[in-house]
Amino acid sequence: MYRTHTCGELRIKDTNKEVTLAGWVQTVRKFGSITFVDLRDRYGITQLLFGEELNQQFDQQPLGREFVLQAKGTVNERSNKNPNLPTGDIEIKVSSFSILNKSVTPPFTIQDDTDGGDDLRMKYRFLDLRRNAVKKNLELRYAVNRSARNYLHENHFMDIETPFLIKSTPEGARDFVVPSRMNPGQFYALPQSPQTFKQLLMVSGYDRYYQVVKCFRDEDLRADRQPEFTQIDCEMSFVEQEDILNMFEGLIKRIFKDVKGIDYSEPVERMSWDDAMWNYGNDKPDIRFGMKITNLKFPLMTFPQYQSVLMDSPLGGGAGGTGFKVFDDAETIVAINVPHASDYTRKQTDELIEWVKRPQIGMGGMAFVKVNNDGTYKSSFDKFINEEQLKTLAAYCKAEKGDLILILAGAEERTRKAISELRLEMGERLGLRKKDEFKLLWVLDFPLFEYDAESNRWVARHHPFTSPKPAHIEIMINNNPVIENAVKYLEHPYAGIKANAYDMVLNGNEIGGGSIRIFQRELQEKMFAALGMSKEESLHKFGFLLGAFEYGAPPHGGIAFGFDRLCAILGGSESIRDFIAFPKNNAGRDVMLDAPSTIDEKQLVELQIKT
RNA sequence: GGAUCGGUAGUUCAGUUGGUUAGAAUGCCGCCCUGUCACGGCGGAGGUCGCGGGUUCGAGUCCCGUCCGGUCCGCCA
Repeated sequence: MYRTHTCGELRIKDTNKEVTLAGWVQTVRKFGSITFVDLRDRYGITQLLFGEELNQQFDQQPLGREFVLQAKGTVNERSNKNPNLPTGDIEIKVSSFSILNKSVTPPFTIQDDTDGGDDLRMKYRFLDLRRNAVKKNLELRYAVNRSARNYLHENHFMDIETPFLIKSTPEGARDFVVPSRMNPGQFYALPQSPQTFKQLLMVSGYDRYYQVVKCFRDEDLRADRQPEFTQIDCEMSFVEQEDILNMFEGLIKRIFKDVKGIDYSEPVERMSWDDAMWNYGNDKPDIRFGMKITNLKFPLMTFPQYQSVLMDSPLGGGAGGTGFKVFDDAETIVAINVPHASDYTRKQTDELIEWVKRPQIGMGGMAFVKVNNDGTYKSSFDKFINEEQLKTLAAYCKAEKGDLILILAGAEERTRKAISELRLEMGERLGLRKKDEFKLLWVLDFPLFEYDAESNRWVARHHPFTSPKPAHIEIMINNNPVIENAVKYLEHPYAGIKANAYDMVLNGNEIGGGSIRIFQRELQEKMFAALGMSKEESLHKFGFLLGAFEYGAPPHGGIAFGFDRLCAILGGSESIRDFIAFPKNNAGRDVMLDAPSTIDEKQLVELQIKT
């Protein structure tokens, strides 16, 4: 037997027990004739004490860090206890030991505060995984996994595996493809999600399905995006949107409870996509703090429901020109109030202006109004505006004494995105995005379509199986998808069609999304047509699904959660790599394996990629 | 496809307007030490300054190219 106990379990009550431990040498502290060794395994650290006789053996065979050691001995109470260690009251007085394996000196220290950089840690990921910090992340991941499975199992969801070698359907993300040796010149694709399979399972009557499943997308990466990632993929039959929202906010609340000990008892807030864009400039707003956008000017066709707002705005439809060209020429003018920031210095405002001018934000500049504590106003465009107008503007923005109003003006899409980024940045700077606070949000009623300027056509915003709002089905049936040009797309009837689609947002991150699906063949065909797919094309790509819909497809819908991202947020990290045992770098490389790599000529020939 | 930051000892970093033999900490090796737990003390080894080219009397430092890594934009139904 290699061990009787782990390195994390012995306590003062075990004193005088004869035990055998096995693990890795964390540190060696030598004192002439005695030696202390911290022995580490997955469960903790236990101190070993080597007396005089054993100590001499180290002269022939020195102990190094990360040696694998087996030690037999007696549990003793320590004379000097270490309160920082759960096992700190005891030590093992070693009677015999055996070096099970040696180790070369590791390239970085195996400690919580390692001296290794990211690159090196990834190259030696198997060593990095020995570190507490990484281990804790993987433990959290496992806890989330168990919690989700338990909840879904209790609610009669059934885990059904779906294939990884499937058919390529170049809609949405780029597919990873796999050549087929037995079918020369033909390729499988790895699934971007098990979407069509779970819908087919609904047709088959497995009315509650789930899978914790790998998905693959061949797109450029980010700190929170990997080419292969894991989803908690779910689908239900005989449900309406409301049923899905209830079931899956239950899932997330259960995970909060099990993993973080948080009772998230209040109902999850809900917001339409329109309101999210209007108030936050973003379809995944962080609602841990306010600082909502004030819309001073905007294209009416984007927000037709806010016509009266536009007329009332001091810079909008009803107002004359200010003489300030930046405002007068702008399609959109938006502002946020930064509380208690009116004392910003010139240097600080200049720095913020530089911040919005960075290429990633891409604004030409930024205007601001200081609402001073003494009731006076100071703006960056004073020569175009008088005190009275500033007062009106400040009141319209609901600014209070001591606030700093930041104003961006420009083209609708870019400006709204920029103000959204600026809001998050200011929230960050003011410490309003607290790591230990968790705020959930459902964003509802997404647009069904999105206009793609590059290919000059409509594409599915979520995916082509998403059902339109019942009231909007008529529009799809009665209108031709063809658009004449990029400017007119906003006026096209399709622009206003909303979907039975929903995203779950946690602290400004999309953690899950789904929809009520189309389940009638006719509507699905109409959808494919709207996306510019010919009848032959849609049959070729999705004939199996259209066919299945003719055999009694039940109404159904579902959702998929980004498992890695959820874990990262719960673990308080920006990067999902910390929560994946063997992640890839930002170029999609596994630096440990050095993959991808070239393959043998012989393999290429076999696959008929080369002759 | 684009922007931006970085690459100097095993590791993490410093290195001034271009100027003598490129430093620190930690790790590693050796000696000393019976109560340490970030042990301590003394000593030592360790560098193609990512790579290639250029400017210069002289390049870690400036310029061009390239490779690698981080972050972001585009992209990610």
